[in-house]
Amino acid sequence: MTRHMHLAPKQSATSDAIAQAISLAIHEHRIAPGTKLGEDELAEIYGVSRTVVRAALQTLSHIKLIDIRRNRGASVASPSTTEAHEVFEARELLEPRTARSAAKRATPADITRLERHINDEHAALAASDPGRALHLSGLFHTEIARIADQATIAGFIETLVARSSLIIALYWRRESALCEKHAHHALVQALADQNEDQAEQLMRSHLVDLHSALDLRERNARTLSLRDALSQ
Amino acid sequence: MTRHMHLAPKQSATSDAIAQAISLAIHEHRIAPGTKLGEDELAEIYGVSRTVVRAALQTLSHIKLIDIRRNRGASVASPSTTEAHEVFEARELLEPRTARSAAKRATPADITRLERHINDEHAALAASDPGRALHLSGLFHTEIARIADQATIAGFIETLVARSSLIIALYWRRESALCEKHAHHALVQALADQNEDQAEQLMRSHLVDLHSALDLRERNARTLSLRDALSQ
DNA sequence: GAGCACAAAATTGTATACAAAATTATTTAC
DNA sequence: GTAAATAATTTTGTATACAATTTTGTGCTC
Repeated sequence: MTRHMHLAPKQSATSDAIAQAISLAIHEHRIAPGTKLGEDELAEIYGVSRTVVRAALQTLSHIKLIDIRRNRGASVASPSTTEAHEVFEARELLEPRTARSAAKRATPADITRLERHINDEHAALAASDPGRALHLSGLFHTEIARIADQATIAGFIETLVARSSLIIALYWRRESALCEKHAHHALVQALADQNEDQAEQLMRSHLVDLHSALDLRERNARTLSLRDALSQ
Repeated sequence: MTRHMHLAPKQSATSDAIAQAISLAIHEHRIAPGTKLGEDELAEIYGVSRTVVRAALQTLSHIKLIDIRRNRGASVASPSTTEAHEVFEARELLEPRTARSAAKRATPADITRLERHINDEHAALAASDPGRALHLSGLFHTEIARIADQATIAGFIETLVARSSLIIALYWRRESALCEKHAHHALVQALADQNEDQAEQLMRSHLVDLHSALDLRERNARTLSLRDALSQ
């Protein structure tokens, strides 16, 4: 099954494009937390020198998608349970307010775009591509932040969503049903109705649901960080 | 008047240290918004190659202290009035809640540290070093975020405080009195009393005061961006 | 075989060389 | 003299070379 290529390897590429490509791979869970990202390897893959790979890695490190330790290189981040809680608490603080602002400003074109997003998400799920579905689900949130027209906060949310993808990769409980479908749809409806209160409330409860669908017990964390250590 | 040297130039230095040094200079308003930051020049100053200077600049660009435009190099950022509003709106969203958490957790040692901060701030003002006073005033806010023990949100606040320094350099109304003294002191008192409601409320009104002490009218913005264009 | 010392390999950190682009200076036309 | 065109200079972008560090592998002792 050939996916549309997002960045042709073996071709010269800019550091931003490389950061984007790696970021996407992490989002879609094609690269697991803890995976080592060697500079030579990446340089080979993208057909550039290590100089530009290093720039890309620094960008990713900044948004905490990867860890860079001096003289030790880069590896995909694997957030602790503490970090996981923090990320979702931050989202619960920022996003409901943002959804409210978005409800105030959403245009019909915005609503259409969000609905298309949801459709793509369903299509990805139907095509058994849960990684892509997850990525699109994240984009849904950043899209709402964009509609709210608060670039600064939107930037924060973007990094939080990115980190959430890692957290979900590590701590998601398979038992809990993926009921995002309804939540996202209801949210779009509230935005379309310009119902600020409801948008804020729906976003809040949606995030709380996500947060509580994670298994953030300490025991679990230890197991995972062990696996992590082994997979290095 | 020799200030204690924070980073000896002409000596080999790490990229983080260089980013820190430049950041401090910007915070203390020793470098004005719009100033060009040439790679060769910085490499010469810090006695390293452009490679490490570029890494430092990328870090600073990430927290929006500087602008990097492709093939055009780096210059100290000069936020628009829109960005200025956004930054303070974000702070008004994040910091009151953070102050509340800090009130819940503040230890006597924390209180002592904050009081020392305020003293340093006064000392700097007394020594006619308003740049340093401003920097310390910013550190006061990041310190509270640290006490709240939410590293993720603290990181956001840190970048917002950094950008605020630029905004103040550009838009501060000299007419408005610098009455931070009381605000910070009252806040420390609330934290010491573990009075969460009051801490939250004081932080909110302190930020609103700061925000409204800026002259963010369009006319003003145009003037400044012109000066900016000229100083390039 | 376990543990340690040392050697070899691989990987990252930094400086430098060269290419590409933008900026500045100079020439030329009017 | 002004303005456009072009040449010279400066500055940034990228690749490569070498140094420093970490990691891996080997042989030794017990």
